[in-house]
Amino acid sequence: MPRLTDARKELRRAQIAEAAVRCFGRNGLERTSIAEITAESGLSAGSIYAHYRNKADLVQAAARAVLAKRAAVLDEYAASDVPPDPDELLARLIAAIDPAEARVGVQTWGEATTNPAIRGIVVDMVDRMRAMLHDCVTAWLVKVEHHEPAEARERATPIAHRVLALYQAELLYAALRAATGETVS
Amino acid sequence: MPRLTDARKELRRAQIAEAAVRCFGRNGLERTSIAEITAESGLSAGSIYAHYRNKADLVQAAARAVLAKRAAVLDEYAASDVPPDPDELLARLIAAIDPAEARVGVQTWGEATTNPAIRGIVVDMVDRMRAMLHDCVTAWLVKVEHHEPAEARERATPIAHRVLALYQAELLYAALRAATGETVS
DNA sequence: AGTACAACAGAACCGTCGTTCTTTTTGCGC
DNA sequence: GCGCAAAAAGAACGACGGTTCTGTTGTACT
Repeated sequence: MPRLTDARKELRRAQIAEAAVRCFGRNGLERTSIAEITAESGLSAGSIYAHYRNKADLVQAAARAVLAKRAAVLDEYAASDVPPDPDELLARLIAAIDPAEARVGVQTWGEATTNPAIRGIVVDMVDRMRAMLHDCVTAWLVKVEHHEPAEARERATPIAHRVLALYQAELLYAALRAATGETVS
Repeated sequence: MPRLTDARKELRRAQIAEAAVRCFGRNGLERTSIAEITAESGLSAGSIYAHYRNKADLVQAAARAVLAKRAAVLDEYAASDVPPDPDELLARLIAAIDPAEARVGVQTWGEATTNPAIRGIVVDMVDRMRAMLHDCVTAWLVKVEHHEPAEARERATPIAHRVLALYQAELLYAALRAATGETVS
């Protein structure tokens, strides 16, 4: 077959990345072998290497996918015209946590400490999330608490910082709670 | 030599574990080979296996060492007779963060998501830290804010939870900031 | 419909790394 | 001191896993 149409190609990439995420969630970033990913995706090693240069490339794609998905959840609330107050915002974010993806998310944190490429991705996503939370909180301060926009932006900073921190901690707990066996302690 | 005296043996174990922590901080839990640890510790592979059953065993020892060290910092404040208020407590904990150990700490979180043994160690340490923070906050509520002990204990729970979460998030940031190259961004 | 060329399968390769085995050294009890 | 048995060194082993290579297949253009 000549090169797949772009849509199909992207579909395959996604198929592989999703299989990889499932494997990573089960066995960790480094412990999952290409063999496992081939089994999970139903494809072969050769095929995977037609879509990703190497395993590191695939890990990056998986990390991006997981982190982006979490950022997307936040994006909804950022655009909402009835902004929730910080406590409510945090509660909703926590409620939206998916245990399997939380595991991979925490794994990316660990990987980021030594892998510059992953570190860049993680730092980027954290910054984006902080910015979005800042927008959320600012909107709430302006629309519900009737602050001046300028003052609201300033006041929003530490609040957003804390919401993010609490959310990340909860993500860690979710990842620890739902360790490999899925046992809900 | 017949078995080393217990003190010497424990010293060797510590020497190896400390070298391992340095390596882990540089290259990650799984990416550090036994060869690197031998180079860092000045010992040989055979010697390491005389003190640790296998690499997993050594990783556990390193994880325990790092997490225990952080718990120890907290222990000081728990016993203090002039308990700091929660904000001050948090600030001091953050100030006591060592970048290199933060990296290994975050790595253990990632590892805990798939490695039951490490998970047990991490969950244990988190629980211990939460309990100690609870004691700290309770002491502050009783001694400084003059609450009734019973009520103080109850009120301390959510506060301790938040202090812990904020501390853990800050640990993550420290680990990300001081990535491998030690570049202070 | 036919062709051409990339996607795909899967076996084979090669390097790496954890572990073990052998030999040498050395600290401790008698 | 002497000897013994454990610890240390370091080479060798074996397995595993990422990557590549060789066909084969099938899809997208003409």
